[in-house]
Amino acid sequence: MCGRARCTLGAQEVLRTARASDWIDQESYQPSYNAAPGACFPVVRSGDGGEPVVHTMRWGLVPSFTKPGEKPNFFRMFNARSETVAEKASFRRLIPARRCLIPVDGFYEWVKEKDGKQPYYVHLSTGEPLVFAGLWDTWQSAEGTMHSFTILTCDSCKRLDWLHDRMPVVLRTPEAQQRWLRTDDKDTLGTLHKLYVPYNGEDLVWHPVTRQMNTFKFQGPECCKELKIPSAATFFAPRSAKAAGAASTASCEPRSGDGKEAGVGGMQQVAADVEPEVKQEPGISGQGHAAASQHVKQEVQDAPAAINTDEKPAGRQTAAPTGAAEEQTAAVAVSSTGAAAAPSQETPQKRKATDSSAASPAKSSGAGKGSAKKAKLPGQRDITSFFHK
DNA sequence: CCAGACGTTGTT
DNA sequence: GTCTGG
DNA sequence: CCAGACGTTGTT
DNA sequence: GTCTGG
Repeated sequence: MCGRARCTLGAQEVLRTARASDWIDQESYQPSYNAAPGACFPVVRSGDGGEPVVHTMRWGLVPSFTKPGEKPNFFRMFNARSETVAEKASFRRLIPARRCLIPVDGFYEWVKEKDGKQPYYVHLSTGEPLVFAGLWDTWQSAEGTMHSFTILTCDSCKRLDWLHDRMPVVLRTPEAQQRWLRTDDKDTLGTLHKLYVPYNGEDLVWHPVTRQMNTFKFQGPECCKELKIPSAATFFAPRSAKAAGAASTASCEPRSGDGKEAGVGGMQQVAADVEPEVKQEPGISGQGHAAASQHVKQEVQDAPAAINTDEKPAGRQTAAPTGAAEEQTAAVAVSSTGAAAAPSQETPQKRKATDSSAASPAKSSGAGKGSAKKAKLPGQRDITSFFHK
């Protein structure tokens, strides 16, 4: 599933990904390496004219029928099972006109180990944002209108299924993204379910990260930096080999300084060669091994061409019985951070949870932060400060 | 009719 | 809002 | 999602 | 285990 994510995307990158020119309530967006339900994300929805618009919303659907004085629970509906989304009363009503996209850098999953939970960071090796399918709603609280969203989930893809049995619905191509977003064409309503397929592209990669990020108060680039876990292979390898293998963590640079402007392009670092001949343990770090790649390629051949799967030429148009077994595959079969270049490694700055209270003029003003901490009802807190500020 | 719920995940 | 349960 | 708490009594 | 808080 998906209960924690990194979104440090800069404004340029968000708007470019969204193919939008406007961003409503941009001030409320604070880039975060460790964002949980309740936090603000850039969301792409359809504007009045059908054009894509970016709109800052909170993660964790707070339905419109929530009473004005009620305390919002961002953790109750932060995910929506794609298999049942069309049946559930809370989600069904949103499908016709409240579909949205959520671009993020990546997300986190935890694996239970003997000594605790080990977090992994999952992202695209291409540096592109991962785009999730979601639904949004508005809630009229006592203090004002709040926008929130939920992320659709589906079965995990083969590459990730050792990690978890659920994953967010990733819309990999612009075509799939547009298909999900456009609300003018009623004909697509009946085919939306075709987008609910596990994304299994080779460019979906992962690596273990520090357990310090388990608590979302821990912020900063350290959250998604690759954690080196000594494996038998590296432990016994000669020094030289270790040094070579140590290069890989690139994707944890800030996308931009303040979320206003995209800094260093995030589209580079595409590995030149695709040679996953080195068998990797799934748990260590991410590109999957040779066998897995073979498997993926095989599926590309077998999978019917779906809108959310990049049109792979020779795809046999078999009559996919249920369609349930289909999996998306990558457009760009580039991958491997393995031996690829690793852009400078930012100095891991030691920080405590300070940046969550940073600037963000937003509309937060009302009661001082510490004031109504225990209040059962929202009292007179500002709409933008339920927490996280 | 009214009242009450409306969700996901993970669990050996 | 909309569905289920009584 | 993870982290952290989880209680009672009596008190004008 | 289960609930609350972030």
